Amino acid sequence: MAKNSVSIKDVAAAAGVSTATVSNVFSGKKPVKDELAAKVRKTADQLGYHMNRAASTLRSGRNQIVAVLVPDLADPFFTSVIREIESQAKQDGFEIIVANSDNDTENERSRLDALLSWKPAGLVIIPSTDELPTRLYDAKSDVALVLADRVKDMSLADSIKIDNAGAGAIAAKYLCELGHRHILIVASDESIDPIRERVRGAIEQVAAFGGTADTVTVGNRPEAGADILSHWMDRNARPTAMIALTDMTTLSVLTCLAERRLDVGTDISVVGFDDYPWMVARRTPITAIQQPVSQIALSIWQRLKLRMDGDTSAVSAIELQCTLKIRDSVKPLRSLRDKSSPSNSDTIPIGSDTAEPRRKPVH
Amino acid sequence: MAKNSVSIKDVAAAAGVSTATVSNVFSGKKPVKDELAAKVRKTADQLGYHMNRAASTLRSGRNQIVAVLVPDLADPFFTSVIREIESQAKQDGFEIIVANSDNDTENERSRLDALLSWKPAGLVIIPSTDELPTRLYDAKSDVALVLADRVKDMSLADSIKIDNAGAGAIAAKYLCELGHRHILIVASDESIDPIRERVRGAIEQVAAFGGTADTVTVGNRPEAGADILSHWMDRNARPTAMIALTDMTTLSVLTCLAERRLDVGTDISVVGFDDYPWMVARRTPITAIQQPVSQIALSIWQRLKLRMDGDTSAVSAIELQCTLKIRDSVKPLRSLRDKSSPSNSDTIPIGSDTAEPRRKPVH
DNA sequence: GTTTAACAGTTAAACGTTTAACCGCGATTC
DNA sequence: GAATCGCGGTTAAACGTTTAACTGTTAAAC
Repeated sequence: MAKNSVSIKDVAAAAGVSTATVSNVFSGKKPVKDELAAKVRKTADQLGYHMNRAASTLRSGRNQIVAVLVPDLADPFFTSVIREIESQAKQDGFEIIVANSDNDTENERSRLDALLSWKPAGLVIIPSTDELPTRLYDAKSDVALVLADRVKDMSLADSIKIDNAGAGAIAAKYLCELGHRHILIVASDESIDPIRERVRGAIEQVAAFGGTADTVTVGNRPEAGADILSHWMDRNARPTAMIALTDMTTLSVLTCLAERRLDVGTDISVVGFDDYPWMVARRTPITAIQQPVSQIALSIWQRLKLRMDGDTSAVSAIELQCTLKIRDSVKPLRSLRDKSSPSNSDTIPIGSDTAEPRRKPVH
Repeated sequence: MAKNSVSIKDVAAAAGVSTATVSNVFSGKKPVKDELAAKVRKTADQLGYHMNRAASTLRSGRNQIVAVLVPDLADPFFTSVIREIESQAKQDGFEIIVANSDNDTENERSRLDALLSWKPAGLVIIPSTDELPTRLYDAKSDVALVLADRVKDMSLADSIKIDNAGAGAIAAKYLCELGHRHILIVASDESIDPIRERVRGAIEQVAAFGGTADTVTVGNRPEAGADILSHWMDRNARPTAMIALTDMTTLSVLTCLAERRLDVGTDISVVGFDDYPWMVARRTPITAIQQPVSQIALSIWQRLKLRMDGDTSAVSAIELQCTLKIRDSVKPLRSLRDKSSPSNSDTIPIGSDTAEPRRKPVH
């Protein structure tokens, strides 16, 4: 609007040099004598010069911007990843633009189009489903692309994900070792491959211990999920433990249990997902499967940066391991071998399932 | 990188029209005959044309982008605002770029510079302190600006904030009416004006009831805040109720109480801040002061849009009211007038402070 | 002492849009 | 029937950078 914008020309004129020199001073593409550079910088400061990114982008064909597309900006997992990426990006002089696909493929497609029109140097996508928009395949050549978290097809681009089956397994194993044999697995959306993997990892582990595992799918909205879960519990025998496979489902589980006045850690054991302050802001802090969030973000950025710098090696698929943060929401149903105290075991019959470890298939 | 980018020229040539016509078809600035427009659109589709935002921005001087600068991307309040803004922006064809000032003035300044170099059409800032970067005053003429949440000086630009004193008061009043007279106010950072206002609102209300209110400042990090609070409680008489004045301090309060094995709702009453799923995912759901988040975001966007559309009327300052969402974390210390049941009152002496309502100044 | 090479700086041509200024032409107005 | 207007389109000049190609000048190499 205002014509007050001072351009590289004004600076050049005021400093008595050419525009190319001013450009070089700021971009560092070509060396400029210190003395002169200082002078340019000084006059630029005096005039209040700020470079016009649009012009720079137009001419150079590259944009110091990376676009981030996530399925849900209300989900703290995604925002925590965004936060870390933003922090990395800042350090390398990039800005990030974010968009929300709202867990919807159609939306994802249109948001992607919008994002792509900015010709970002990089693109990180946390897909909302197993299928990626076809537009991505066209754009692939133009833009550095990294897929994260919800990745099924790992051949298209670099991908960063966690060992989903392992994440499910680690929780199930922990529970089984503490004597749990009747476990409910609470998934968000089984149409998403990583979730299916988590479920599979957990189920296989429970099966190996001869236990039984049920699965219930509750979606991504905590309140709605709590209702679905409650409905399930109305018509099924109460498991001794539950594993929530996402941050949102953890909330569903906890809400449902609270509504039913079931005490976490005594009436029923719970393993949650991810790591948030509210998990310890309660009488019984939640034992949870923790994703290495900052490492995920860091890996994303490093890969992206490599690609933006022109690396053309074969696509890589990084798989990160989760860890189990043990707190108090899981009760041992029998004492562990290496524990001497009998521990506070409960109404649940012990021994029968350890005496004769059956390997019957589960689900 | 790849030269495959098809420009408006290619489309114009293929469709047998001028570039201006193609531009008009897409921008709608000037009318184009339906028939011709359809043809242009079709060839554009066939060629896979996508407009180059940089060129468009450079020429027109305006950018379909709005920048959002918040103090902390880890704070769910800010991300929830961002989420709503993104959703609004999308509808109007804008993209948003986000940056994090990390609650630091210096950072805020540099992030602002970076953001401004994109020449965004709009800028929404949630300041990290009472002082705004001077650069903002220069830029003001160029860009539509809306300040939100943490706003002290309301003369610079349109601002959207909540009635902070009112927010503090509503909680204090509720507590006092239920018989609480010894209340601890847990603030995040008293160097921020809105927080001071919330404290003031609460204190004045407690004073009006003749109670005593203490204030403790715990910062924005839940774990650290819990320690500070715990330290305070080590050397002070236990209040009957606490009011947390931000989402993060709510977490601090709850964490501290959990560590001290104090039961929320029975041992001590708590009024939290904001509204998140985890607040109900617990045995005793948290009574909380709720900000009208989507209305805040909506107001921000409406104001911003107005300004982006060239409105030059005097700056406005919108103040939104909070409401108290009553759940179970507050215990009545004596029965209310309109309540017949005596309710489960406790060790705290009742009557004395109602018999002789003292108005001594607090803190 | 001439040839090369390296350095520091300049010139001017892009980059892909938007838009002010034009242009023809048929319809309206008087 | 001449003057005017509106419509639908074109032309070409910007917008503020980057960068390839060029020009001097100085130092190194033989």
